[in-house]
Amino acid sequence: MQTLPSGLPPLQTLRAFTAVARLKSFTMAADDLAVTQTAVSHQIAQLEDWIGGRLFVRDRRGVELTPLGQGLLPDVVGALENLEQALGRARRSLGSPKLRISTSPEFATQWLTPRLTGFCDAHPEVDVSVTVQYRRALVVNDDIDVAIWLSGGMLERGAERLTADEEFAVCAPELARELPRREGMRTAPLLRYEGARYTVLDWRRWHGQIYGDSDKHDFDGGPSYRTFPEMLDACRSGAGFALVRSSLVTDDLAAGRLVRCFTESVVSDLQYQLVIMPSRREEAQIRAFRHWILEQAKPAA
Amino acid sequence: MQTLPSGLPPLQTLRAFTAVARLKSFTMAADDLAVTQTAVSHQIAQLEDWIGGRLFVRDRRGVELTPLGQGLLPDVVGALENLEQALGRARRSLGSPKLRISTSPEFATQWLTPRLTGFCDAHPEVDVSVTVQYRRALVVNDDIDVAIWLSGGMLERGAERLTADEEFAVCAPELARELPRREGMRTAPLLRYEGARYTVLDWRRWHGQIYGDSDKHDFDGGPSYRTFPEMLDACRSGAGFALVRSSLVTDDLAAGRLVRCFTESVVSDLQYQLVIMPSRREEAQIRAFRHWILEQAKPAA
DNA sequence: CTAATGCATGAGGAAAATTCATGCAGACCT
DNA sequence: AGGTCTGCATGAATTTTCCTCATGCATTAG
Repeated sequence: MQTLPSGLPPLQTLRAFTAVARLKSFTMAADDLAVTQTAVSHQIAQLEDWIGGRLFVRDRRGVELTPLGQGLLPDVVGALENLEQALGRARRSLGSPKLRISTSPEFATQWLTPRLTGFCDAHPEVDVSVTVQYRRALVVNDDIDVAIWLSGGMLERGAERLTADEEFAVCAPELARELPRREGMRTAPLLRYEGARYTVLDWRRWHGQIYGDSDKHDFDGGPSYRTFPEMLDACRSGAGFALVRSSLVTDDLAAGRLVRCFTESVVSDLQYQLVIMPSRREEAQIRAFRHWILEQAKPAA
Repeated sequence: MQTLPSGLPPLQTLRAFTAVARLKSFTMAADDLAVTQTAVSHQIAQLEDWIGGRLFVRDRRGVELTPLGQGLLPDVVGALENLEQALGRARRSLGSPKLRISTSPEFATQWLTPRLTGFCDAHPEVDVSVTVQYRRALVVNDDIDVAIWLSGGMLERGAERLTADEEFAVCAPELARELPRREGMRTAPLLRYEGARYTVLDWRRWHGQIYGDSDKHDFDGGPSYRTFPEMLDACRSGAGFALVRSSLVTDDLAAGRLVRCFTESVVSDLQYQLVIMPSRREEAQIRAFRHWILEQAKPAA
């Protein structure tokens, strides 16, 4: 008969086998492999069942290889080492993969940076760098692999939408308690930042879109900050109201550092988009990043 | 940085790699490995991600190895072949495992044989044979690996109980409908079989244990059969009542071929026990059989 | 005799692999 | 050209596998 259930047993059982043979102990091998003793016991039992005979003699103070195990060990160790060398060589031949990201200050600070550690943990071999630019580089140049920028429609060929933003006003929680009504808007300053023209977070326009009465009010004169993060920092301290897009304050809202002042909001016609250099699209670290960031963006979509 | 997420990628991805390289097609490789094309696609993608570069160029009419893949293939094929040879040698050195079971005719017919196909399917490499004996061999001899016999207490060192039998009376369903009352017992014959003395399925004793009035009735004179299976066959045909132990009729009761005539039953002081030759206890096929049969016996326990 | 060490066992849950359903692109065929 | 077919990719859902937790048993040391 001698039917083979399969050509090879699970790889993990072989690694357990070599570890136990080397350390002469299930418990120490388990420690070496960073699993529990239970797992090693199961794996050795599984390999022994697969082969059809005992590989170790279990007795007091550790374990010893049977003749069967002694015959098997050198070949298994050798084959696994060959595999590791060959695969390691193939991997190293590609060099350390790099991932260079370009984005705006507000997106980097409010969205990307807090989440990026997750990607770095999952892909420690990738050398990640983030470049912050105040104005979008019209062409994704050779120093950049992927770019994330706010734009309307699909400007770049192959760009992918990351967010589905609304625009609304936020303030510090204390300010919301003191000035709960719409009229409060005129008793506390309206914060603004210099990028506002480009990113179209403009109080007058926003108010007009909702109430149609933008002419009646004065929207000028509040403090102005150089960047969105600076403005938001002031806002958190209670300096006034800030007009934001939703994807930039999800963390602040969740943590209670900021609250929405009014229920009114405008669906933004600008969205953050992921732009990948077409020639780099197939590289593994870039495919991984794309997969990761689309996943991250999902709940906000 | 170049931190390695793990020493080796999953073994299946390597087998997929060699299969695709050999057959120059994901679909054919999938067929070769007896999985779906989807699985191969995922596995190759996983290996490519692990390595960090493409191994195949996908285009019209099949796939081709990249230089990276070409460099990797010989080493991987070689290492896997070495592993397979070493493990195959170890396995063959043990010879084709045999499992010789000795038991009684009634247990073989009524319990073991119908279930044994399950074990044979799960362990096609094991050469199973069942030896039926009318009297128990007092010593499990060299031609036998395991024995299953009815006995009281733990007669053999290391014997394990398989059943928790009760003794009760059964008959064909028609007979039960016609003679539903206890008095019916005297209008239809009480079947017996020659082994009854040894296995203690004796009408007089059974009746006495329940009612204490065994002297008042006549329990002799029914038809006698040479073996339990023969008697049970007659019983199924409506020939009369049979006194049985529960584990031997579970299938017949479940299928409705037999029914219990009375609710009265006696807990048997004899149980089927599994006896394993101590010197063979560690052999894989015997451990597998022990595990299997204890599992099978559980619901009846 | 009791405690401590080391492996085994089985159930339960977490993680991984596979499949299902579907999409997309190029090649071949009228 | 347009349709159809072949071949690989993708994402969700499922199945399977693997690991861990809790516990048991045997041996040895104190």
